[in-house]
Amino acid sequence: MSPRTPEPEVRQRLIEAAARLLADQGPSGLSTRKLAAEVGASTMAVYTHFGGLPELVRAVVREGFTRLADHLRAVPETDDPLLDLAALGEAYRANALDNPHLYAVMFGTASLGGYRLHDDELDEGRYTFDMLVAATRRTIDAGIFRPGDPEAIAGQLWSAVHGYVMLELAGYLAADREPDAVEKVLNPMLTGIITALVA
Amino acid sequence: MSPRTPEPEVRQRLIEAAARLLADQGPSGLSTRKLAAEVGASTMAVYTHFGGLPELVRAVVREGFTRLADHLRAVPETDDPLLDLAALGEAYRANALDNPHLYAVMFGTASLGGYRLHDDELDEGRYTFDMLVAATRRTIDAGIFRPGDPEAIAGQLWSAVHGYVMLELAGYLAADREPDAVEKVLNPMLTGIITALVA
DNA sequence: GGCCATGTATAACGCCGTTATGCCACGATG
DNA sequence: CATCGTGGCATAACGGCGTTATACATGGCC
Repeated sequence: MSPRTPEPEVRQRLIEAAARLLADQGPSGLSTRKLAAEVGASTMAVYTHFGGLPELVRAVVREGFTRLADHLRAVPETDDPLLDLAALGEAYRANALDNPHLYAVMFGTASLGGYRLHDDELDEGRYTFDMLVAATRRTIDAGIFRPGDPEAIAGQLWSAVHGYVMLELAGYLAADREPDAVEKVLNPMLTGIITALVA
Repeated sequence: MSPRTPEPEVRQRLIEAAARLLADQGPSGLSTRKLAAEVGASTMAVYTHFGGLPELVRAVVREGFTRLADHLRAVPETDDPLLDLAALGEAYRANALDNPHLYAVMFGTASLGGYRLHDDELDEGRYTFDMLVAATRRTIDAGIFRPGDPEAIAGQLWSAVHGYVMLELAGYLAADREPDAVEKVLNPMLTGIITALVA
C-alpha cells in the first residue's frame, strides 16, 4: 500500500484520531478498526504502540488533561487573583462543554473499558489541578483569602465546578430546561464558597 | 429447558440482573448473553421486553434513581431542616459509594451505548432532585435560609455534592490519597455554600 | 376444532478486541 | 558487499458481542 505519506509519529496520530472519534461519536465509536482506517494502518498499530485499546484510551485521557491545562494556561494572570480564579472556572467549563465526550471519558473512564485510572492518569489530572492550587495560593498570599490549605480550597472549587458541569452535560441543567442556570446556580454557589474564604 | 421456575416478571428480573452485573463488573460486563444466562432465558428476552440493550440500560438508570430516592426517603425529617439537608447529602454520598458503577452510568450514560438521556430519565432524576428541593424549601420556610429560589439553592447543593462524589469515585480524592478529604473539602464547601444562604 | 397474538429459542450476520504468524525493511556486524 | 537480527507491520483467524430473521410453542377467543 506504500503509505509513504509523511507519516509523522504514528503514536501521536493514533491519539489524535482517537480523540477525534471520541469527540465525534462518543466512546462506542472508538474501535481499533476505525482507528486503523483513519491513520492508514492496520489494527496492529494500536497494539505495537500502546499494547491495547485501554492503554490508548489512557493516552487520550492524558491528552485531554493536557488540552485542559493549555486552556487554563491561556487564562491571563492579572493583579486580582479572585478574578483569575473566576476566569479559570469559566475556562474549565468552556473546555468541558467544547469536548463533552472527552471530558466524560476523562472522569468516567470506568464506564468505557471497565478499568480504573492508574496513578499516571491521576497524576496527570492532579497536575492540572495544581494550576488551580497555585491560583488559590496567590489569592491567599494576596491577603484576599484567609490563610488556609490551598489544596483543600482548590478541591472545593474543583468539586463545585466539576459537579455543575457534569450535571449540565448530563442534561439536568441544559439551557432549554434551566435557561439561566449559570446565574442562578453556578455563580451563587461559587460566591458562597468564596465569600466563606475571604479574610 | 423447561424454565418452569417461578419466573416472576422477566422484565424486573432482567433489570435487577443488569444492575447486579453493572455493579459487579462495570458497564463492559453487561451483555445480552450474560443477562440471558443470568435469568435463564435467551437473548431475545432483552429485545421483546425492552427493544434493545440501550433501553434496558435506561430502565436500570430509572431503577438507580429509584434506589437513590429510597435512600434519601429513609433520612428522618427532624425539626432542624439544616441538619436534614446535611443528612441528605451524606445519604446521597453513601448511596453513590455503595453503587459506584450504577452511579457512574446514571450520570455518565453517554459513555455506555453512546446515547443520551431522554426526557424520561431526566424527569426521573429530577424527581429525586425534588426531594432536595423540598428540604430546601422547608429550610427557607423555617426562616433559616433567606427567602430565595429553592430549586436554585438545591441545584447548588446538588452540584457541590455530586462533583465531590464524582472526584472521589474517579480516585482524585480517594481515601489513600486524601485521608480526610471529607473534613477538608466536602464539609467546608457545604458550610460555605450554606452560610451564604442563612438569614 | 381453528385462529391469532405473544413470547420464546435458534441460528445467522456483521462488527468488535485481541492474538498468532509471517513478511519486510533496515542498521549492525563481519 | 553479504549476512543477520530485530522491530514494526499486514494478514488472517478466534471468540464474543448486539442485533435480527425465522420458526415454534402456548394460551385466549370464536
